[in-house]
Amino acid sequence: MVTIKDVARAAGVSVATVSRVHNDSTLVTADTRGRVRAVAARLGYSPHAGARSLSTRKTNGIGVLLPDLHGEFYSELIRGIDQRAQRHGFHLLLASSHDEKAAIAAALQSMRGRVDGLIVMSPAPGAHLPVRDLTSFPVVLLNSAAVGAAFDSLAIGNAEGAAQMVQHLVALGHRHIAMIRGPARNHDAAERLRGYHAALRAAGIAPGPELEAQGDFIDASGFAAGLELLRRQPRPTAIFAANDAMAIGALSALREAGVRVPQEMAVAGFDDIPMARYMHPPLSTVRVDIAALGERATDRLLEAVTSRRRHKKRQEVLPVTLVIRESCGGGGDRSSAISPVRRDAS
Amino acid sequence: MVTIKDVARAAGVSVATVSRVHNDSTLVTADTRGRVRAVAARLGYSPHAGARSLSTRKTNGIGVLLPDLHGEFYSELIRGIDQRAQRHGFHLLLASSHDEKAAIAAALQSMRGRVDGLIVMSPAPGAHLPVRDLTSFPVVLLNSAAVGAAFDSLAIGNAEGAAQMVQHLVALGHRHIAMIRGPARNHDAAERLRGYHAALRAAGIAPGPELEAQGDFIDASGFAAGLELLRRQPRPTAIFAANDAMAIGALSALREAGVRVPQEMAVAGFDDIPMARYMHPPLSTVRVDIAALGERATDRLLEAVTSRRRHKKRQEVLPVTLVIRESCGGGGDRSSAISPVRRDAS
DNA sequence: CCTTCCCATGTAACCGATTACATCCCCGAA
DNA sequence: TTCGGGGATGTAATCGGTTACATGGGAAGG
Repeated sequence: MVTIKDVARAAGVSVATVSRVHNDSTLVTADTRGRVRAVAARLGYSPHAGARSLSTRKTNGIGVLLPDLHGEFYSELIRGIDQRAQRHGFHLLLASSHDEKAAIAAALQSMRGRVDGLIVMSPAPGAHLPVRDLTSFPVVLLNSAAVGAAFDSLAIGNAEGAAQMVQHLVALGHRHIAMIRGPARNHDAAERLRGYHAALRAAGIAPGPELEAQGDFIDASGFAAGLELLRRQPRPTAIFAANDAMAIGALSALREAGVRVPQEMAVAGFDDIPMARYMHPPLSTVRVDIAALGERATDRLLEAVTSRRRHKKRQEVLPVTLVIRESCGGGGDRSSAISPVRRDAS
Repeated sequence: MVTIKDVARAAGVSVATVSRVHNDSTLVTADTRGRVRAVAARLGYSPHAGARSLSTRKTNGIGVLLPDLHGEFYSELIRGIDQRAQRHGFHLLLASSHDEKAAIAAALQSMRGRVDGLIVMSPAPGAHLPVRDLTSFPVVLLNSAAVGAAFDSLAIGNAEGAAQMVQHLVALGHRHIAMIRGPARNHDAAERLRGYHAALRAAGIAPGPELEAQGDFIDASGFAAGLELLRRQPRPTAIFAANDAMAIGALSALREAGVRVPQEMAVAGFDDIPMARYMHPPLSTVRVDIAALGERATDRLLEAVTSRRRHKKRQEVLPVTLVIRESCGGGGDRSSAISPVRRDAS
């Protein structure tokens, strides 16, 4: 592995000169520059990024800590982050830690000195974060329980979105609106559930366990929950899943059970993953611009990394919008010739 | 930012001792160890991973270079890689480079000295890889054009899988089998197309441009291609999409056009992304265990990283299997109301 | 009581870069 | 001719760790 010293020796200059050439310093003769470049190319030299960042004290890396990697949600999020990071010359360190506090701390550990800042999407409530370890450098929290003004954070309007969807279903005449919940200790899931409860109460309907089924954000659990809800007495007339993957699973379960959607059962999801619009029937959902969430998080983080001192921490909530397609029988529902509402992302 | 020196000073020992404590060396008294641990905890010290890897000459990182980040395929792949890497105490550096040779080289550049090895999934044929830069450390190529024995590589049975699916469609009586192609310069796409051509010829059917539509592996392009193929004369009776995302898009297009699947049009995809089985009708596809592909790639890479000298390069092809669900009207047709139009001819 | 050996600890070189500061050379001004 | 100044280059400290080697003190054996 060829180092800067090898190049220096071969070119008959000092390491400082080689370094200068590589950093486009003006303090080098065109002649020398050319010679060094040639030697470097001949030897196949490329600078050791790790060593470089040790001495410059900046890594040009950002760490991304995710709770999970299942499904299109995360690929969209990562896509948004990566795209923005790359534009600014930063690279990504990715780790998914399944929630155990120790695992998070370990991941953090391995990132210390490798990244300039962190985007953390912790599933668990704020209390579970190893806060101590996080204060040492810029952090943007994603969809995490609010931890006060201590951190920059970005969240989506979970409760609002859920409430809007429930309101919409109520407006369509539904009274028995079931919910497929997300993972127990997940903040997004909790917020969506809260919005669902609030909207029901606002409509004069009492929420209750007989209207809820447990899921874990993965399609298979939506399938199981869909089946389960069909057996409930009285049978719900609408199912609101805490995310699209589960809604899609439920859709599939209903189809197998011979229950027509939306005629016999309305279905709605949350997230608007790209695939939602291609379902049968096209899935009504709450749109979250996932890639944009990632981009925004990255922008905020890079701003914090760059400006350091004069960066002011903010808690921001990204708005969500209802996307009514056919699966809840509301708007665009005339099954044959009419095109579904299609909102083409990017 | 507290360093090893701070801890050493505060604990009244040398840096070497602190280092030993942190590396669980046996050469430290229980007493000293305890004291150092306590001081470290009090100061909130955690070692600088970058500095550490500079002196140990191992980073415990692996780089992942992907062509794109759209869709569930990549989230599954990353999931497999991350899971395996984490188990072995490695972390991930992720970069997606959209194919331009320069971008790939740049990404590689920024990884030099940050990773011990690389998993590269290049969309482009081998010639486009900056081979020179890659030979300096262990690399596993994913689904790339074979570049001889110079690299470890892992591929999936693209051509075989495509051929099998086409055979299956032929066996169901189809003669006009259209294909939605993947991106022009993508290796997987090319191989799948090759398998399709081969199987058609083997069945005595001449392939031709009138049976093919261009796509780019993203669902929206499948939608457009589906519409386009419906206008072809004669109209195909089956559509084979080069991946599931496009098949799902096509499914949606057919539904909008009022074409019944599989009665009037058989549809099949490739990849078996988790969501495929929840489509309506459930999508027949060629199963690739994507997460397993990632895991296998990681295992191979880590073996190369670990054993160094005595590691032997291999080119491996992962088998694929046909998953016949309902969208092509063949076997697994559980929905009673639907009877396949075409009976098995063989 | 004196070696000898071993083990806990310290000192300093090193990993591969960057960069402050020193040095040297060449050119123009006095 | 001499001197000052500035630009090109070199020397060495530094980033935050690891680790080979040196050192010193206590226990065991004679």
